[in-house]
Amino acid sequence: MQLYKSQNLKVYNSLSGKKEIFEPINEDHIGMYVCGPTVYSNVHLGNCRTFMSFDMIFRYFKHLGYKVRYVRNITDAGHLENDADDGEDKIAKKAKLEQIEPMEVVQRYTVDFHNTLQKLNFLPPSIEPTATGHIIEQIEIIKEILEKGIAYEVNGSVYFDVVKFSESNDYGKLSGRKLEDMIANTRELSAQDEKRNPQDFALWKRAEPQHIMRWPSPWGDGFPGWHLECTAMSTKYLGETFDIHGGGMDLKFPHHECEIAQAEACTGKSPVKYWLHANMLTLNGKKMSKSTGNNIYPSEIFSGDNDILSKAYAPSVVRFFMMQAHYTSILDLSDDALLASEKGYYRLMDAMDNLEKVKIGSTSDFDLAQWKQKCYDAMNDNFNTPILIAHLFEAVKHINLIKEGTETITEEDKAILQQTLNTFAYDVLGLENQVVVKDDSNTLDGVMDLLIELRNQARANKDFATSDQIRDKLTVLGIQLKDGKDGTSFSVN
RNA sequence: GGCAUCGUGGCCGAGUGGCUAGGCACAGCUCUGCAAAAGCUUGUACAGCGGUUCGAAUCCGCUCGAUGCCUCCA
Repeated sequence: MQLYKSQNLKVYNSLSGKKEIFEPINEDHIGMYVCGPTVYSNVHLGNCRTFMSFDMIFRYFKHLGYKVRYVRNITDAGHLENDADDGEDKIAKKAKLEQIEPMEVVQRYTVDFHNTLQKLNFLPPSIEPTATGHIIEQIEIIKEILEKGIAYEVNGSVYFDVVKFSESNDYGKLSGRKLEDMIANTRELSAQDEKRNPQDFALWKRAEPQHIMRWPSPWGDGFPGWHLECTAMSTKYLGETFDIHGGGMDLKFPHHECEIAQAEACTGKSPVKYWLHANMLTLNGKKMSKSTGNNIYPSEIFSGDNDILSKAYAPSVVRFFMMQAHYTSILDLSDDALLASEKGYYRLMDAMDNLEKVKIGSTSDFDLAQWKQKCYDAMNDNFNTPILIAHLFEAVKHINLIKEGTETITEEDKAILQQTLNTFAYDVLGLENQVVVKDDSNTLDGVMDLLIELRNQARANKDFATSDQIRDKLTVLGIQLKDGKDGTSFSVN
């Protein structure tokens, strides 16, 4: 039996503003779409947090036994620089700046994106479609919306008619906006705007002569509007209605609102059952942003090469740090917070290592079944990873007590504990045990065994000068000796 | 200006009507030749002011502060 049949998962649906029992449209299949990155620059850590939240969600769905089709797009057509007439997209702008082909820019940053996610131990999505690979599908959708009379063409551009759409649909239901309010609070617009109403948005934009990313269309050469690709690709791969649509909180309006409008204009149906929004990672209390430069890159975290950092952090430490906060909460990045997470992470990993070596007893001092279910309960409550981690630390405490000989565990329970810890820490949270430098471990272990033996001989002879010298010099080298009841072990930091 | 969200002990961060997560730091103790590691113990925190309630960090109102969206951004 699949696990999901015995677990009662609830998710917070942005559309209803409530936690709802999760029931996929089709029994055991889940269709999940997440708005991916715009590949005109390196992804920063804030981008990674959103994708990591959905990676965790994807992992948990899979663990529960669902068959998941996870689609995460690559936005390589670029979004409009302005909604005004200069109509140059971001990728084209960057390309000209660097005197290279737009697709070269796209390629470079797509590779960077993949490399970064791989370091952070992401699972690849089922499909990773590109916007430029789906121009035809986007044009088809525009035709359909035009036929329905909810869009209009002006000088080779096509705009979605929000006011017309609102006559029969609720534009603003996702972000809690009212069209009247939006109209009342309209900002001053550039005079030459082609739109009938400021709330209208582009489905297709005419390409100016200098615009190098362009495709032919029934309305002339141009490029698709920036909300359309997600509608085209989600519909193509997941159908007109699918289970989960995710993305960053900052995409809620207007991007996701417009996606709903486009899909409803075509099909008359609400495209998504559960809208999930991941919250922002902040730096200095402010949202990370490419345009303002308030950001930090994953490579800087891994190398420690940034003024706010006192040291380098392993990718898994970053992952652990992010998983210690709920995905719907804002999380602020700081060196202190990373330092604290790093310690906790290593403590968890140490305990998981130690569990392998622990002695078997005839009874167990803690209720494994109950503990395991608490872990599931945490995840079932809208993917509450911080609570899950709290439970993981409860297990850490027991492992350490067993190791000390204060508590015991049966062989059967030990297996359950190991399997459960592995499941949640590695499979669901996506952590990796990077604490041990295993590459040279044979040599290192041999050398360390020798040093530990020499030190113990010195201690037996009460030659503490020698024994302390061995220990202290190793400490300086980043190797820590740990004297326990069963002898001395070591860890490399 | 409009619409939202948030403000939790030294720091990070859950919770959201009574049962007061967790991590890190700090202190004491146990262990140790001394340490480290590990364990145990201790912290009665919920921006402020009112209100509802037998009872509020949790609900309501106001004030203050911060942030997000309204314009490309995960």
